Amino acid sequence: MGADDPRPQRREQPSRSAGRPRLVPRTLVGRRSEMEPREEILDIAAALFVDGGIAATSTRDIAEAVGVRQSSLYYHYPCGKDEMLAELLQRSIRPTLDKIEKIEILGAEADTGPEVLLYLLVMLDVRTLANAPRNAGVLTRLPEVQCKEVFESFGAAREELRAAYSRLGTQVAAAHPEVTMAPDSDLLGTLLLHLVEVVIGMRSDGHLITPTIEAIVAASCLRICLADQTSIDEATTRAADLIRSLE
Amino acid sequence: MGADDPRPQRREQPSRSAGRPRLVPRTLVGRRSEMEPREEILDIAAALFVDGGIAATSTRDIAEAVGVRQSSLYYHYPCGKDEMLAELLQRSIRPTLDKIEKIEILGAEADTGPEVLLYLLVMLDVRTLANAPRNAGVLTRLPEVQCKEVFESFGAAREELRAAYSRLGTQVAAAHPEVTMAPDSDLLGTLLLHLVEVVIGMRSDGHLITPTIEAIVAASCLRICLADQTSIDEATTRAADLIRSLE
DNA sequence: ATTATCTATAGATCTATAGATAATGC
DNA sequence: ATTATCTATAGATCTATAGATAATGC
Repeated sequence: MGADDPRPQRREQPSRSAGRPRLVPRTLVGRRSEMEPREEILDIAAALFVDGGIAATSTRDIAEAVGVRQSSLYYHYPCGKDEMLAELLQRSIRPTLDKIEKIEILGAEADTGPEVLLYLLVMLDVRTLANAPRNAGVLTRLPEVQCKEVFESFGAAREELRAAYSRLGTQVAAAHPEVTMAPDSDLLGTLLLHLVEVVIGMRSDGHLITPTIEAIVAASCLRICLADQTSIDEATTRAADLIRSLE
Repeated sequence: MGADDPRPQRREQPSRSAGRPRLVPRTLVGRRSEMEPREEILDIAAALFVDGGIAATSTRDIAEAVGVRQSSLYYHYPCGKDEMLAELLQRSIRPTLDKIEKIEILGAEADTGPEVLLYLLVMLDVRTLANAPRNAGVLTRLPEVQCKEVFESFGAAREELRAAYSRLGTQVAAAHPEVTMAPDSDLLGTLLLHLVEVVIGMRSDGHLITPTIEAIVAASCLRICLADQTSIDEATTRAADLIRSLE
């Protein structure tokens, strides 16, 4: 395909003099960011995915925001957007998953009731979502993530979290005689999971996730498991004490 | 650009004999669906948007699923995907919005407390989301919708709904002295809105929205507004009576 | 003349690869 | 030799429009 290629001009023809003066490798020029390049790309990708959508964000969009050429992204992420997304999804759920273990150890050794354990899990999960850079939790709810097989390992992680909610929620509900929660198809676990994820939407709407919201969400979770006010109050204070040992 | 165009072959070259035998206009051939074409396109677009994402669904994907040529969509939707999406968003919120009026009229004329009114609003909203074809409520939470200016009118509608939740929720909370809910930046309205939207996620996870879930969500909303158990029980039964007059 | 489809295609992307370049380290 | 960028581009889409076709209605 010669110089007289009839196809339309591409965007990229800076031709050494126009627009973009940088020829020198980026390592020598003053870096725009303190982050490692791979980290900076991920952060900017998160921001663009979260507020424009994944498929709607092109690799060129990301590259431009980073201040680098589109093709250069493939040096750090050979599999492109999918690889970035997979990493973002892992990070959005890993911290919570790690804490499940600790919580259940706590439940086995101490005289800690299931209400406290559930309250702790909710609190930690809320905090993970509240602190996720760029509100990356949004990504977990996008249709692209649900369907692609690339993200199976994320699906498994999420399932693990759901199972933990189910286990603890069922224990809380069992302690109360007026159980009417249908155990079919694990409704309770799913419900708790989604209730906690309310904070993702709240952040999208511009709200900071305050201790107040944390407490409201945690208490609501216990109430859904039919805990009475006394045990909720107790769990609230006990959890406040225990939380430091888990973070 | 002549016949020897060096560009790669396009997918569409059925050339009258291969693959797709239909030359006769669709109106004459046996229709695959009972729906009007515009309606059928919308329904299929909803399905594809919801489980693949908006930008990830091409007009060709939609056309293929409908059984029609890609360009034919533009006859029914001159503005393409954006127009379909705008219509889907309207439909996902309009029914609830219409019922807000009725509920507030009910509140003005009868001796109906705010607990009942809020319970009714939540119930109706949950049902609207539960019955939305293809779980189209998913679309309202996609980043593409939040950022595009095309969907301003949807944003306004959603804001109206949020305001209604805020109004009713504040009234419920006011009736109880232990109010600690910060009224800053309308936290309560947003929280209630997102709590109701839990049903969107539940449907995505394959759950039917049963009367049980309806009741759990509605009661949780009242509890977040600090309603006590007595008033919740009362609201539950009163709402069950009143709901028929509003649907 | 109107309605609803189709064929064909222009023009604008988007992704991913090949290969050049230049700094650094051995 | 390795690292990290760049230029250039092939090839695959995607969207939206122009214009043909055919049935129907006036």
